[in-house]
Amino acid sequence: MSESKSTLYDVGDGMAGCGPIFPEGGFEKNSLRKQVFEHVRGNGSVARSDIARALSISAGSVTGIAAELIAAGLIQEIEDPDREITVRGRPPVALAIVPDSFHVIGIHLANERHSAILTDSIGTVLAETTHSACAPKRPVSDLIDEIILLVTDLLKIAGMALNQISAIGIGIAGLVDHTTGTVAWSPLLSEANVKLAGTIEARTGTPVFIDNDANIVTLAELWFGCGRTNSNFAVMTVEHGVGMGLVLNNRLFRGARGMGLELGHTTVQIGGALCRCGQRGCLEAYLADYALIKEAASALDLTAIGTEKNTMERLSAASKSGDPAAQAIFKNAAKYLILGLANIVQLFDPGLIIVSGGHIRYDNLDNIDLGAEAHKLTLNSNINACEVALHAWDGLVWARGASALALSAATDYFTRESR
Amino acid sequence: MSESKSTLYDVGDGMAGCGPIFPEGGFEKNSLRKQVFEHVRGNGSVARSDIARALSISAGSVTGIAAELIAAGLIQEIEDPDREITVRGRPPVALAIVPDSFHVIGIHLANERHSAILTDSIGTVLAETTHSACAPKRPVSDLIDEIILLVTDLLKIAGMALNQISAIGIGIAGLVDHTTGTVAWSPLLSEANVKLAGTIEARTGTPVFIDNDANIVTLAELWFGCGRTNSNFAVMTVEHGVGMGLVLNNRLFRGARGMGLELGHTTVQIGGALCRCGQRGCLEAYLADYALIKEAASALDLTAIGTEKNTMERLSAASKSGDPAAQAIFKNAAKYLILGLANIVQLFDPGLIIVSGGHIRYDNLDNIDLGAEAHKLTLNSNINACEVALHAWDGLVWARGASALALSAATDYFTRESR
DNA sequence: AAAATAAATTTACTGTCTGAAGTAAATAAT
DNA sequence: ATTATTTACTTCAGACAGTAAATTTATTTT
Repeated sequence: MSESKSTLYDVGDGMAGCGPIFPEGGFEKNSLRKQVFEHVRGNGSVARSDIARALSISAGSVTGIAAELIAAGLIQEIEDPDREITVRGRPPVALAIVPDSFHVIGIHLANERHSAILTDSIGTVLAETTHSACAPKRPVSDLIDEIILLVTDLLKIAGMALNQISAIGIGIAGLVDHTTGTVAWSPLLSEANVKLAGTIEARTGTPVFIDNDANIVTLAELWFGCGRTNSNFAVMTVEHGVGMGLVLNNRLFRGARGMGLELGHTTVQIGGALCRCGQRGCLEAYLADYALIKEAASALDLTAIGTEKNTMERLSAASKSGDPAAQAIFKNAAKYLILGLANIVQLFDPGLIIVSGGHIRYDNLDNIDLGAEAHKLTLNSNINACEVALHAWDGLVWARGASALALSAATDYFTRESR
Repeated sequence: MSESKSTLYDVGDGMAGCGPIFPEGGFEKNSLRKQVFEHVRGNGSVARSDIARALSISAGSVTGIAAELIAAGLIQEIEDPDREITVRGRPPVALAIVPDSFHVIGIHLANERHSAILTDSIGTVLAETTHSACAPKRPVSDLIDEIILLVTDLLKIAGMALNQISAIGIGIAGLVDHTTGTVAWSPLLSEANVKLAGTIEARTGTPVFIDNDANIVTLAELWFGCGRTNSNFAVMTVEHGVGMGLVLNNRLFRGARGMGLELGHTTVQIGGALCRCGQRGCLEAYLADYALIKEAASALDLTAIGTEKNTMERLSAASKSGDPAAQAIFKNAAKYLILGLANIVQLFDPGLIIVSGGHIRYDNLDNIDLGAEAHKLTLNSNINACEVALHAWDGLVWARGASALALSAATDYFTRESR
């Protein structure tokens, strides 16, 4: 029986490559071309013979596919960086991704500010920019102008042209249907059912992919965070709202019809606290930042109304310096965080839950063994205990996750069959 | 915007064939051989040219594959049963499954009694038997003896031998890992982590597949019930306990590590009612039959203790004849049923939820618009309302679901590539 | 009977991958 | 120094799954 534990990961893992590292013999029936490319990208640099062994394919196939990928300019032979130990036999030739074989843009749209990054094919950030956002609700045309401004700004910084960008990924809060590229509802938009991806695609001439913010945080974990070495994990985000994402078999799970996974709006108390969605007893109403701020008046002097971030920081400081009211607020929130974790374990049984979001900076969560606490609320026959990790990202998470959306689409495009 | 509604389906749908009906161009990369076989089975009888159109494959492929399947004795050409309209051109030749090309056994193991059926390759029940079960907890060896007894009994009734059986499917209550064939925990077993499938396989020389009872009810819906025409749906079972199953893209979803989907043990009230699992506030503790019976004393004279079924029937009768206490009990349970439905919608966003189980016979649920009630508890931007259907099965559901487990394994075996 | 039409079959071909044989480049043993 | 051994990589015939187009078959319409 594995021990449950919670760890505070730092941003960046120092591993070579980027993207999920697929375990040997993944049973998805992707073309070998894509599998080889992803294996090289995931491992930084590998020899042909290693690829053949890892993917259980014939050496001959690897030679042919590597030749195609090299001809296409996607990978290259490199001087093996860490070849010290000299073994018998012909020395292997390391293969690595050509970083500037293509470029993508990742954009995050939020209430207070938008951020965008431009990366190469291995996810290295070549340029970043942040624009402060204005109105909480605007017509689509305004938002599209803001997006175009972000893109042109970014291209200017990077010294690149739009036709050098292979794909654009966009993350936006709200209900997003990734498959159709429509935003059913968003706090940023005054209109509903907006075909955002299609419109931006028409304006830029570049493929555009969108998803909601919980999913792009999950993608950021999968591509650049601690999800890289885990094929199955859940992400729980606690910020202004509460969301979750799920990765099954190295792929983002989007529910039956593309929506769903609205953990924040599952009922945890009949007739409970009022949620901003209008329902009562939603998990979010006990755990999200805005829910805590509602209670903050009992601990802080709120006559001077500050930003949400500012209030949370003051509340956190009060709690850490021993204010009993502030401590009670965080303690209650932690109780519901653990409840959320337990319900994720009961419903999805992931091996790992990553708790993400700024919230965890304020709370003293690293003093609690979240895994053990959540486990107490689950069926004790749930033999494989679920690990819980805290991951405090910087403000670029969302843009990075959005770039992963674009990277995976571009990968599909460049490694597709019969080019 | 589709209307939400709840319907009371009857057992058996009178449709031809069995098994899920895959929509055109299912994107799973199954071999064409399997796709063709499943299409024929799902539709009862189809011509080669129809198969080619439906699966978007070339007519030539269908000819070849049909020839192989006919040679293997799995399908046959038949006189088209409903050929009235005479059109121009060469008349199509209908293909149909050879029903006795193989046979399987489905077994359900439960507290009070075990049931088992023997079916042909299109799921027609050729023999059935029910044995009453004794001790609530017994060692594995005893349960295995009971299973062997069921199988030999069934074979005697059908006049068949064990070597004519291609696969055995078993459904059992508890935590079951389908992939490894182990029972982590079961109310029927005094031991834990039992390799049940392997042991029975060794005893019978026949491939054995096991799953928990919520999953086999879901499989029964997928293969023989109203799930046949839906690619994505959830099943919520309310019986002695509360469970759920999920079908995504015509396939049973088993969570990240094979367990999970324990809806009954998600917390819906911190520090709430005591559940039989030892936790407080589980959904099950408010909704399952045993939870209602705990409260029944206030409505019924329970000095004479009857079976669970008997008590539920008395409670139901009292409610229907106007007893306010009994009505209050059911009303409260309905509230939590709706909460469970709403949480399923929020987390999985299926297009359809089938509420299954004996429970719905007792309750006056057909008077409530469950879909509309559940929808009230979800985000109102959830544009595609979820349909809710009530499905009262007979006692053979579980055995039929278990047979579906065996049928799908046998299908894989017989239609596998390069035979 | 001829034309039209649709179903089924045959045939030639394509793309993907494997497995076996062969080549290349290094170290270890003599 | 030469040969053996080991490991990496390449080449190539062929298996296999599938398609597309031409052909054959069976039927109705004119």
